[in-house]
Amino acid sequence: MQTFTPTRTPTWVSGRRLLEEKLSDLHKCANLDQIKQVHAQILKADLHRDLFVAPKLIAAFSLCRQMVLAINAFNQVQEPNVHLYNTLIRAHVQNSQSSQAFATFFEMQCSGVYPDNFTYPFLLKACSGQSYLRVIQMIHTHIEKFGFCSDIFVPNSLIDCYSKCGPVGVNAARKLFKVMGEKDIVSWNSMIGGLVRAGELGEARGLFDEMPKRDTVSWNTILDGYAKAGEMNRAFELFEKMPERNVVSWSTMISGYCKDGDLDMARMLFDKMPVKTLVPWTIIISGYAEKGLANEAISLYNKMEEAGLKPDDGALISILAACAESGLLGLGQKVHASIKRTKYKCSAPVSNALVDMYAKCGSLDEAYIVFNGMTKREVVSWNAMLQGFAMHGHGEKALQLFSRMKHEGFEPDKVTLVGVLCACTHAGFVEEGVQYFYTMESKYKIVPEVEHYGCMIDLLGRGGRLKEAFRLVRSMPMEPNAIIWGTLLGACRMHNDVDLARQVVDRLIQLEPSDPGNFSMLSNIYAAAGDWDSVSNVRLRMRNTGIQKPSGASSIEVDDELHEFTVFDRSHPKSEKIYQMIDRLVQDLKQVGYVPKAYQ
DNA sequence: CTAGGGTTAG
Repeated sequence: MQTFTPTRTPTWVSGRRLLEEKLSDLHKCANLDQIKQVHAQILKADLHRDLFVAPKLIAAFSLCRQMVLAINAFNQVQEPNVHLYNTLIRAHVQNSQSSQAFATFFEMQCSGVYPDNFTYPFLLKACSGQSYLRVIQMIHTHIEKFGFCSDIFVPNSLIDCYSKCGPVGVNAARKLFKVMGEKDIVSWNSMIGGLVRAGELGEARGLFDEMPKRDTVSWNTILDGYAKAGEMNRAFELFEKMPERNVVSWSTMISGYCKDGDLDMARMLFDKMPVKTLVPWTIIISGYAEKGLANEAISLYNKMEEAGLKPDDGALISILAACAESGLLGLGQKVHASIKRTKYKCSAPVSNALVDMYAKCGSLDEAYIVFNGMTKREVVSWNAMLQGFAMHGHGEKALQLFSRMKHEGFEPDKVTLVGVLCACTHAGFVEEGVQYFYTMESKYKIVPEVEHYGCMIDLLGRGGRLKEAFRLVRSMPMEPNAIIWGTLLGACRMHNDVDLARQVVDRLIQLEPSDPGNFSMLSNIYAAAGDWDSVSNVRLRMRNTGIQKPSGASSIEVDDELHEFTVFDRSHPKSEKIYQMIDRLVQDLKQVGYVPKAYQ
């Protein structure tokens, strides 16, 4: 009997090698057209079912954010092995689709394919930053059951994920870190990073001093700990002492000084740093914007573009958020203009930031234009727009938007309901608000949280239903916080209920003993009741504890410049004229029936 | 593993 022995490599093998090579090249350049071309060749050679070709195809599609095509490539293979599953899981994680990653993981288990050393780190990466504590615990149990801890990458990922899940997670990370036999520099860095996030600065510093070897990441982590705690002197000390500084070290310092309000120092470091990437530019621009220094922020934004740097989504969102916070409509519009100039379409998160910025700056028309121009709206988009209408007293429009949102098939979330209740408050729709509050659980499956109670207390309180508001506070399933009592106090003040106000303010001082506003509120209440002994008592207490009330300031932006003024402010060159104008306005208001509100 | 990142009641 004759046996057939091939004398030369069959053509499909050489063809396959060629394609594989082409695929691994494509992996680097992420060009969808080229991948599609190679894909066609693969189909022609009938290699799409191959267990070595398919993963490369999945990875290439994933890089181009073509998950539909990637999943399709996956489905071509009859019996996927663990490598193929891992590739798909990683693809989902890379495209920030964590739930899809988990679905693939469960599908893999159902098919009887066992996970390996690579599977868990990918899954953990999907958990990282998501606070999926339960899922992480489940993965952890799996790992212990299958004994994959031999690879240091696995416990390191676990420590990182755990330490991003709040106090409970940090505890789990601590425990794991303690029992780990061998630790590398990443294990230490992850643990220290977790402690810094948890605000355990002392413990973090202890570990930092204890670690056998430190790299720049270690230094940056502890630097950030001090910067976030506002201890800039200590941070600077370390910054000067550290053996090597990279962009992250400089950026951490700049960010710290910006948050500390020391923009001169931030700017000095920014000018001095040798390599400026997009992130430090973003930090310094947002820093100026947050402080209301529009001119400086705009000029830096221009300089950044001149330097050839294109803001990414993160930069745009960050700067727009800063504009929203301090009401810098001018800068916000400039950023919007530059987006329109350079981008055909912007992503949903950037549009959301634009809507929020315009809404918070009071330009509802522009907010609504951006909102209506969006092709892919998210619940957040609706929330930002709704909040904008609500905040500026357009309760009717806010509620109309709410109906439209439901009509277009969006599920309201807890933030939406805050917006709806807020809209009812500002438009004076007390009964409607009460209705929404008591039906939100049955209609939308949203259990009222402390924010919703806050809205309700504001709604009832402003409507003069103080007793009801107080009853609601006492019936709350959670502990009322300072905002709740503050809201109730505001209502007491509005309706001159001194007795209730006195009770409320006591609770408020228990919760916020160092807030000067509470003390001056208390003294105002006593003054209104004519209880002058108590007034001087409060003043004395304030002086003894060293509490000082900073005077409140208002601000307005005119021609890209922020003007700030306080009560009895005479610092403006035209203050004579300004006060004349105010007097005239008050006269006019009194004529139409306005009565100034004050305790004394 | 470290720097900037959207909606939340006064």
